[in-house]
Amino acid sequence: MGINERREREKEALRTRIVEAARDIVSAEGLEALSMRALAERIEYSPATLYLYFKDKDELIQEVVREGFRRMGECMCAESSELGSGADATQQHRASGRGYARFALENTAYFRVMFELPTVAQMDCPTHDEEEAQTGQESWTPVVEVVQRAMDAGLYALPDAHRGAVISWGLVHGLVSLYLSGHLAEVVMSNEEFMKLLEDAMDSLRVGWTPRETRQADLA
Amino acid sequence: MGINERREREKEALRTRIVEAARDIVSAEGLEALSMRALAERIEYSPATLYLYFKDKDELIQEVVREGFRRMGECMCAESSELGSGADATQQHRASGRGYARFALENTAYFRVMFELPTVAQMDCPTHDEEEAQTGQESWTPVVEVVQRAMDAGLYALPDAHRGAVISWGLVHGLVSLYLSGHLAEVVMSNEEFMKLLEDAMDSLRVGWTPRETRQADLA
DNA sequence: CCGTATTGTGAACAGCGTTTAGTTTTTTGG
DNA sequence: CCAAAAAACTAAACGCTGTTCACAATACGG
Repeated sequence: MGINERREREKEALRTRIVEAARDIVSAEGLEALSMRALAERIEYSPATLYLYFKDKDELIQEVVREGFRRMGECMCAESSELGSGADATQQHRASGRGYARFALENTAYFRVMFELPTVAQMDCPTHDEEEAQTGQESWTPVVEVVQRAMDAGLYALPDAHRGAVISWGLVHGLVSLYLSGHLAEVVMSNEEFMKLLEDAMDSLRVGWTPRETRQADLA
Repeated sequence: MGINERREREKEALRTRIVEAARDIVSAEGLEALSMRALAERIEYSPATLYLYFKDKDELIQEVVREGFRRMGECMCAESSELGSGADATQQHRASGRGYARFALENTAYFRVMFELPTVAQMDCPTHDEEEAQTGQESWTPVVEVVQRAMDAGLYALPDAHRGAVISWGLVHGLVSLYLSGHLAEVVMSNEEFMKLLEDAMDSLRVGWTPRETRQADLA
């Protein structure tokens, strides 16, 4: 039954064509410009047709977001691989952060969409648990490994690599978000300045923590 | 002319009543539930009336956001003042972060609105530059001062207090944002766990950085 | 070639932000 | 106190939105 397979492929092709058109609209004009009607017109179909391929506008956006995470992962890998093979863990750690920020600065609207809507809705959808989790892990485990290597080399003294990676993520994500939303406008005005700030921030994590026991010493 | 003053006060009163109603809707049902029509019905006026007090839905939301920042500032102060008078700078630093997070966790929808929409639009509105900047500074300078004191005590070795405060803000804000959007669901499941993570994160900044000169040493 | 799926659509529904023309209420001045 | 002017308020409409549903067109297996 090669015919059915072809039909399935064609259906899939149109589906991804829709997602790509949606991505283009978001990238170029922002999320608020992405209406089902505008999207339908761009792909030269009726608005109702979209609902044969996506049950919702939300489902469509979710697909756009998914592709966004894939591309951000690639961006981080690209930044890391620009380093020579002799780069140590700290440099790779910095590179990951730079890649994250670079993606955000080059795809502002895209980045916003990826993090503005809550992810919770995705949890109860079993289809995602396989592919989505895989995509997530693909970008995530390298970061954990880098932190682990840095810890092994004594550069970071964090409780564990997982936690350290989360903290790094939070730091980079927070600064990027604040910068993109304009809240750092009075502190840092250009992308170059921001990247410098980010570098400083990631360096602040180095050898920054000695486990809980020492905390009581603060009181003295 | 005391009469005109009274009229002005009454007008102002309705204006703030509108903002408070909007805040309630956002807090209870989220931003997407805040429609001009629903808001008008809640205050028992016609939708058109809202446009006598606000030129835009955006302007109205901006007002809600402004109040949000004020309340978050209070929340941070409250958390700090729960400390005894003998608390050192590090403890106050932690308290600020806790206050920030506490506000976010207790006012999820509110917090999202405060940071989701870009602030850039506010810049070219001269009316804000006075009051807004003041509100902003009111919450901001204490943080800078705390970081400064911590640096003086040798607890942080950051280039300057301003930068250190921004970095702290980014760290806390990023972790809170990621947690609220569900991206940390697999790492931290409860608010208590999250607060512990946050504490660890803030501690990672302590004595975490020695100025640029030493950076070359990494390469060796 | 015919009946049946599949794929696509036009038109409609309810709700949205916003504007305009008009009504009701309040203040003012003689 | 009453008419005129001003201020406060609103009903109705416009064009937009996401979404649905009855219907048309096309492609398929028998």
